[in-house]
Amino acid sequence: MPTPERTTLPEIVAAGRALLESGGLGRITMQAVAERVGVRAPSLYKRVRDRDALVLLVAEATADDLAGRLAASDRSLASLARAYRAFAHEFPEGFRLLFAVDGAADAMGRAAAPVLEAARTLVGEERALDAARLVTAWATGFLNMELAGAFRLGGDVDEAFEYGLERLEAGLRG
Amino acid sequence: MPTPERTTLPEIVAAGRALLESGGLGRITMQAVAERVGVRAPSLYKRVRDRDALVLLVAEATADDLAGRLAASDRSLASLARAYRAFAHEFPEGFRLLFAVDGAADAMGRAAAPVLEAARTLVGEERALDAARLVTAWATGFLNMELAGAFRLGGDVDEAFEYGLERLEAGLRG
DNA sequence: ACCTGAACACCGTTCAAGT
DNA sequence: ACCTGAACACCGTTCAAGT
Repeated sequence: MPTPERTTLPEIVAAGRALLESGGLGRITMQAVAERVGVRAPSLYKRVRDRDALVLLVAEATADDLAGRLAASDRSLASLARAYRAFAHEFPEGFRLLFAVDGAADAMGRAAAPVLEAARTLVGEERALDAARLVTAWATGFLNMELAGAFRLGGDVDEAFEYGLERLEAGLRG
Repeated sequence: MPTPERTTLPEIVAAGRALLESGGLGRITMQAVAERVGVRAPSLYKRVRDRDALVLLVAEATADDLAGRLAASDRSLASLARAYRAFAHEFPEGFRLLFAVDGAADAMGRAAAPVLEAARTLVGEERALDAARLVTAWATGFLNMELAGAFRLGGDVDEAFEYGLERLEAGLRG
């Protein structure tokens, strides 16, 4: 006699994302996720191989979410950078996870496609990849440091971001 | 009757760093650290409040180590960036930890002092802080992505690093 | 076909008892 | 004064038994 399904994979991943933002990766326990979707921990193993696989799914869902935000911007380098930063502020733990978990690089590569295109129109085909890496690395590092509380020597952080963006574009125009 | 000390805090931190590099943060267990220094896990609590405190000590020791490398370079922006990258390649897990653990930002701020000075000589007092943040963010993000395996669209990664450094300096000179 | 309680291994942490 | 075995809480994971 079949039992009706009491939860779904998307529900489980959404529960994982919510727990993640509520206090970091340590909050994603199989028991906490199970409770949130109304099931017992062992039942999760019907839909997910193990906790690592679940964490990777959470990272990938976060990257796909980011990809949507970037694609929905006007796709200029400045807008892409600002959308990236807004996303990191909205999901700080999700943002951290994107670089903390092995295997999320693929999904991040997909999300970064508009950056490559914006770089191409700015510096041409020849140096597009290097230029995209320059801008992406800067923004990622900036957000990493901002979220880690590394900007404590004073100064306006918003202004530092805009300054960086401006100098970067100047440097790329050469 | 006093018992002779069988280990020391520096020994414990060194064991933590070695375990960290052997396979990531998950390798730092109280039992593994204790075994490495020749003691039982409960004894570690004589020298360390708890696991989180030990992990923070590991991060701080790593940041101090990095500070020494940076200070020993010729302190030009390019040399600082290359020394930073060499350090991240030597201690990839330690590098990741620097931005993953809460409380390590202070020690990182100390390590970054030479970057601020190099930025000052390049762009002047007024914009020194913003410029230092630009370069530090770029290098940190680049290494983060490099270590996460995010550079998979081909292209020479060493060359991308040098390209970024060059464009960054060009942008800062205005 | 999915769900669950029970069980096991492992880890962080405390503490009374040893020397 | 430091060290330890024993104990407890908590977590990931497996599995036989339920429906």
